[in-house]
Amino acid sequence: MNNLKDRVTIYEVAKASGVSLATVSRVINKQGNMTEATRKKVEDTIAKLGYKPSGLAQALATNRTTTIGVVIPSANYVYISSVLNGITEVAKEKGFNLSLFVTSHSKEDAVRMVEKVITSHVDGAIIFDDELNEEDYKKLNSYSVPAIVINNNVEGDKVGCITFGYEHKLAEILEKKIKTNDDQQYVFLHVHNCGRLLARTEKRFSSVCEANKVNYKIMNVDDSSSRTYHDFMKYFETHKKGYFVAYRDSIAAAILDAAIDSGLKVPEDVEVLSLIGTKYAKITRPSLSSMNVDMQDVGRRAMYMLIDLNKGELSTKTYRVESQYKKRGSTKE
Amino acid sequence: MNNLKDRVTIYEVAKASGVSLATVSRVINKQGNMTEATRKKVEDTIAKLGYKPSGLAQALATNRTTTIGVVIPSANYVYISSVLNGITEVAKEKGFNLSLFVTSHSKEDAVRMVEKVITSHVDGAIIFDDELNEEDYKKLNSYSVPAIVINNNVEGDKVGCITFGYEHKLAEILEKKIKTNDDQQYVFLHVHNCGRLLARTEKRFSSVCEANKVNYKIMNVDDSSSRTYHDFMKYFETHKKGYFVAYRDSIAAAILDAAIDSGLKVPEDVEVLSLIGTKYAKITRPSLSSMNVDMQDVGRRAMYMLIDLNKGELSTKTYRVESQYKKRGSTKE
DNA sequence: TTGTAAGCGTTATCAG
DNA sequence: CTGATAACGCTTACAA
Repeated sequence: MNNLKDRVTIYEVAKASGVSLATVSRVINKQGNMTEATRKKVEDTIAKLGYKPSGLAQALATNRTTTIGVVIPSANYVYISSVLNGITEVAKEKGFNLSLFVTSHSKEDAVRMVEKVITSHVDGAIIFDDELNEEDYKKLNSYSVPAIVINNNVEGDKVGCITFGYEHKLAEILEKKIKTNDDQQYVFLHVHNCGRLLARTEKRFSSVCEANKVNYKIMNVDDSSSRTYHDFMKYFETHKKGYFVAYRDSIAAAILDAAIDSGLKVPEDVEVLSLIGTKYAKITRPSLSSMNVDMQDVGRRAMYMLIDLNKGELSTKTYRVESQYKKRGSTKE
Repeated sequence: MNNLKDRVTIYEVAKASGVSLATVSRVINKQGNMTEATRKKVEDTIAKLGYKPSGLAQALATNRTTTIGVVIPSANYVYISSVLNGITEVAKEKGFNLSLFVTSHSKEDAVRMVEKVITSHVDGAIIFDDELNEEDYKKLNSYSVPAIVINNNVEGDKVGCITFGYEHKLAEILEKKIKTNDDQQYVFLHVHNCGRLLARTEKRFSSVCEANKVNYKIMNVDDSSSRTYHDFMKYFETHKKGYFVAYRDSIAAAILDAAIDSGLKVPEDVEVLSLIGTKYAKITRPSLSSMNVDMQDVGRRAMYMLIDLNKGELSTKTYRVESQYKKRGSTKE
């Protein structure tokens, strides 16, 4: 792996153009005044030698990496990719590099990734992970790495956050639905180990159902659409109706398709609501009613907040995004 | 942004535990022999002071970053996220960090990102981008950064690649279809600026159609499913059939849905084939026939190849993945 | 087993 | 306008 042996250094550039290190450094940083002649001379030899400054050495000397650490549970979900995409957009615009740390939904990994973020010397971190708790963020802080936490309500000296409001909207939708006196069975699809967002929403679901004394249940499903599809093909052999709340499109779609493929009518018999809607909510028939948060915008905003935080200019450290309900074909209301 | 001022250094650890820098270094690298006593002493003060080695300084001293640079066109497509996910999986397993560089489908950006990869001092790069050409990879090589290129057939001293075979399979499918003598109009959906993969496939599509003298055309569509849906709702007012080849699921789904919402029968009147199938091909009704490559596996394999390449143990530098045709409900054959 | 000191490739502070 | 030279935080021969 010793593949950097023959890197051209600033020293060689200096020698080749007959100036000192310092001068070359000034040229590549476009700072200080110098003769047009020497600048030209240096720039030419830089081009000739194909010199590229070592980001490592620069970072060490300046104590600044212009790198942001991004912690996510996985790259494999559309809503997470959207956040990531928003982050990359602003990062590019503002000239930051990105270091990616994936926790695979495991607490142990998450903690290890936080350690890595610290040793990575990043200028800041954006953390979109459900496993970490306040203590972990504080730790980041104690190593002076400013952070924006997505989907967890924490604030600190150098910690800001962006939270989503799904619960409130869900309660609203449910209550409206319940008021129709439609004799439905309300079902929340529980996915094991899928984080706080889902847990919070589930809790709210239960409390609304209980408060209104309606028939409800929590069902465990696998976090795989094809598995869920098969499970529900079986389920619909004996159950002919239900109002199902699923946490993302592909799970919701699996139920929708299973219902239809079992000869049930959607939304007349079976209704399905997708919690975290993406563009894929629109491609099913009927299309999926869903709750929407513009995740790409969340990513963008996280970056902007982080930059402000670093400058000490972040006045409001908590930003809350309320989800929008998009009623489509999979629900009556 | 000077947020690393008060970082605890190895020097402070050394002083606090009454040993030299070298000893502390040995402890954190678990190398060399030493008294159990001194090791314990050092480890204790490391814990007490909350010392974390600076990855930067380590990298500079060892000339090794244990970081892999990943270049992708965007984080916003499912098939790209899948590759990314495969990469992260192996990276974690093998202890590599990831630096992410997004080119936004622009040649200019792509070149800039390659520069960044070089200055980043990464131990290797995985490049999944359609804009770059052989010359750009050579450049990476000349800076001694080994690379695995996805979706472009290049080989070099320290360059390996993984290529996909869509064209061949598509030709096979088309020819089989054409042999049925079904009087279809064959339509390839051209998306502007969507890279070599699509261009190659389109070319093959045309040549097969021409060779068999069938009625075909290339249509421009927008790389947005809702836009495409609207365009095709209009299109199907005057066109009542067609065999459509779209390059990814959401575009294919848009056409499928537009056909159905226009009262046409799929696959009787309209047939749709999705080139780069993902799990979302299964959620439409009818489900989308698609060509599949396990993108996550491609990501994993790229990492393994890169690791081997670095060790000089990569015997076969080109790996080709043939796509599988999954016939589902959106096509007759 | 442990310490000393010379790098790693930059930046930045001084003088000149 | 330019050149020495001391950091930056760590690794690693080489000595002791």
